[in-house]
Amino acid sequence: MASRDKTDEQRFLDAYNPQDYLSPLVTVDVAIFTLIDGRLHVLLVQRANHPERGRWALPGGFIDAGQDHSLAEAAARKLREKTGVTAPYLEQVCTVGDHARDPRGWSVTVLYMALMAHAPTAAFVDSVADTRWWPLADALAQELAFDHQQLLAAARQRLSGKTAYTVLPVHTLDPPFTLTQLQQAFEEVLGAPLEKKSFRRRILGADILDEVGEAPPPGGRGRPAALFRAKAGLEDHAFVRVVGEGK
Amino acid sequence: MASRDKTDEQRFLDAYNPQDYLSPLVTVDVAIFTLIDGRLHVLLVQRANHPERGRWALPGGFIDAGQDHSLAEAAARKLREKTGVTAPYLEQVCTVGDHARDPRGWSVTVLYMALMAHAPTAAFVDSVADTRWWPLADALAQELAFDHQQLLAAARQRLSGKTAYTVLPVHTLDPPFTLTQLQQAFEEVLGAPLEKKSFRRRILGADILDEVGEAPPPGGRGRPAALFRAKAGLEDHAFVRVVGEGK
DNA sequence: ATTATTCTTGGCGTAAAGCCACTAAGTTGC
DNA sequence: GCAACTTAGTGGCTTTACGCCAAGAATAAT
Repeated sequence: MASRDKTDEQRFLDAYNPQDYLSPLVTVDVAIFTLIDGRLHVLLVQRANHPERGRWALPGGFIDAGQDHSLAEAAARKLREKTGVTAPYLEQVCTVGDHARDPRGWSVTVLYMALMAHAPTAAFVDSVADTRWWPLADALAQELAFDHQQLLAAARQRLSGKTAYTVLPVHTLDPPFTLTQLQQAFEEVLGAPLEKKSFRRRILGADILDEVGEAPPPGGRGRPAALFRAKAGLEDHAFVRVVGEGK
Repeated sequence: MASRDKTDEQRFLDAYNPQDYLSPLVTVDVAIFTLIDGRLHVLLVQRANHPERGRWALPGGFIDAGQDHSLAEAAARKLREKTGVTAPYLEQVCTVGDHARDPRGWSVTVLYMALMAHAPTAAFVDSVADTRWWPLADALAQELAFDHQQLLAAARQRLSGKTAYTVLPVHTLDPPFTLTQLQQAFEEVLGAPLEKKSFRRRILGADILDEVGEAPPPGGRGRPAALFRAKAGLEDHAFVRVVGEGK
């Protein structure tokens, strides 16, 4: 009976042709954030083809069923193709899909958020004319392709939301870094100043950083600062309380 | 120039046929939770067709491009078709997609989580032979269709995770309800007892419930309990601290 | 009435954040 | 060399919100 059912199922699968059914288009889009001179930037690409030709958009594109084994891999591939970097941090944000967001038909996009440290010397991206790091405010202010404005806003919100109870912004820094640098990264992401003492207590008490020496503060003047490096697995750390709720 | 581009784009779209490209299959699955006699249950359906015939699965299915305007609507439709209820609470959990999860080919599913109050008198579902409310532990223990075991686990985790800093479990109760009932719902979802005083302080201090009278406690004996009803928009409320972290 | 049961509140301890000022250790300018 | 400046780090108190236990209040069963 079980084997009978098996051949049944085999017959069914042999006869099944996905192309007989009209499936929505499926894409992956990635909002890649980084800090440049302390300010939050996002990577956008200018579309060279229809539709929405000429508009800036989040890097992304169709799933390549031959090349990609999974959604996360597809996102990592898009990111790698645009930045030459293998995802330092990559997180799925949400999926939007409807009949109107793409003129080509019912389409679904899976949105990812990525964080990386900006490498000022790397020329991979800044040199390409149609791929640019945009200050976040400028990116959000302009009209992007499709519904990418909303996608970008959703990714941004996930970033600040999660920053309130994790250590997400470490991924925007190149190790080793100082606690002041880390705090400034938090403040830029949250858009609000944080208390120095509270911040340090919180981070150091969580035991998620390794101290790796000390160095003169960035800027040269002042007392030398302790240098830190993220411990493995710190993306899993969640504080029981949210930061930055004081007046 | 702009209009020239416009006709260009029109020509492109006219020539575009989605069926020329092989797109992944796209489905929506919903994990619907409720409390029956105080215990967490999930709604499963038994598959009548290949593949995975006979196995229990989360309710869901292909996007109907003609019928569904958006993903959320598709999820709401699946939910309505199975329960006769319009989503009291519906939240997107995550999206999984790869080449191996469905024998029919590269497939993507968008997972939603829903909460509802169980209506003991409603016969809509309990009567149908192949649709059943399963105690959550039993559902998780058995082998479900496709990767639905993992999907169910992900939805369950989202539920308990978010319960720690929101009031999600209110959606499993029929208003009006008592604070004790609400606390019991929390405890069942979290799988751990909570402190009565802390719980009440927290909930009442948040100003998200309206008191709507009082009634004898469920069970008849004892001091009457205040009855409450959820205020509009309470799904947005987030506490600054997680509950249930004491020893 | 007395007891059992359940809801409700008081009061204190504790964890972790907010706040602000002070100390520490360097660099720059005279 | 020494003051002035700059940045890093700490001390110590306040505030917030949860944990814990136990007392009080209102009702039904006996």
